[in-house]
Amino acid sequence: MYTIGQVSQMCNIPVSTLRYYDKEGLFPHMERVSGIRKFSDRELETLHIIDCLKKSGLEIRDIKKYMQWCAEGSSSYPQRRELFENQKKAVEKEIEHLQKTLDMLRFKCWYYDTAIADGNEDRINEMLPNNLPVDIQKLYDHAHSDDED
Amino acid sequence: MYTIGQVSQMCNIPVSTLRYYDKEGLFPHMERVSGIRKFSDRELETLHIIDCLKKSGLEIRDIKKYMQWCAEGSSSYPQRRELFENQKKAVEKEIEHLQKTLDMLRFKCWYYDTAIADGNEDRINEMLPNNLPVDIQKLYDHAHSDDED
DNA sequence: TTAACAGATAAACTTGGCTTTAGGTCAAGA
DNA sequence: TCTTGACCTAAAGCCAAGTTTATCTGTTAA
Repeated sequence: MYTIGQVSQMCNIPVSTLRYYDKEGLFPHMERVSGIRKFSDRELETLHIIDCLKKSGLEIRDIKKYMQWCAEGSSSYPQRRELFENQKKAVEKEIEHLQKTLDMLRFKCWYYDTAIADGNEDRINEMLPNNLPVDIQKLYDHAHSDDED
Repeated sequence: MYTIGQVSQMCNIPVSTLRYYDKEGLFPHMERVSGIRKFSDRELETLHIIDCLKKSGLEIRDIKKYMQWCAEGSSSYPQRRELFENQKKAVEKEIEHLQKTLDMLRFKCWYYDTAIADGNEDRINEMLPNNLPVDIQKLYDHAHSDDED
């Protein structure tokens, strides 16, 4: 069992944030001893899941809904399974978007390397948009491709 | 040349957002004809870069700073190059984090598949935290590993 | 000529996720 | 005893990134 201050240090999360999560109902099983919160390993694992679901794009209120499903027992397995499936798809899609973003950034690094070497952007502008070096063209084209959702 | 409404449709961005970006100084070269904004291909490419920098985690004010650097000419090539280099690193790191998030989500999908098949979580809890099926253990361990920054 | 649009502005509002503030309880050490 | 520090609550505040609202202008179509 840990106090809120210990959890804050261990997990590197402000005390105010932990209290906020608690107020929002993200630790439905947390015990209290004369008013003082007692975090157990269960709550530490919950913090892991909160972090995961947050990064996957879920809002606090939806994380709360998940916690409530957990409290409902085995009847909510299907909903919970579906939630994770959906968030998995969302994160896969976001990683794809970020790969495209990355290719734009890589292109821009090449762009400025070249501009610095040349002292201007004239040569690059002559190559744009279709006569870039093969590898760079790939980055550029990927970065400028549309997503068909 | 395009009106704000045309750009909004083409790029699927609300008119209000385009005006907001303009107000924040993200289109320093945009022309106006008797008060009406005229978006050119330059502004469309700028929208691409705004999108890229936003996704990489940059705030509007920093994107504005970049636009100002562009207006300063070749003397700011090094700063611009450094900006893209930094954002590239930031996105690479974020993709790594998301890969870990993804492994947690995959683990949870397996978890609930198993719980649904068993009707309860007893068997899973016996396997936790170190006796999961090999492939699943990998997901679990990766998802629960600490980042040493 | 009048109504409907598309464009414009300034300023207020919204949202989510915290953080800060103000005020209070309780236990331990000087 | 008194003060320090960790805990508590409720409520207000903050911030970024838009969005909405109220009001105005100019063009076209019936």
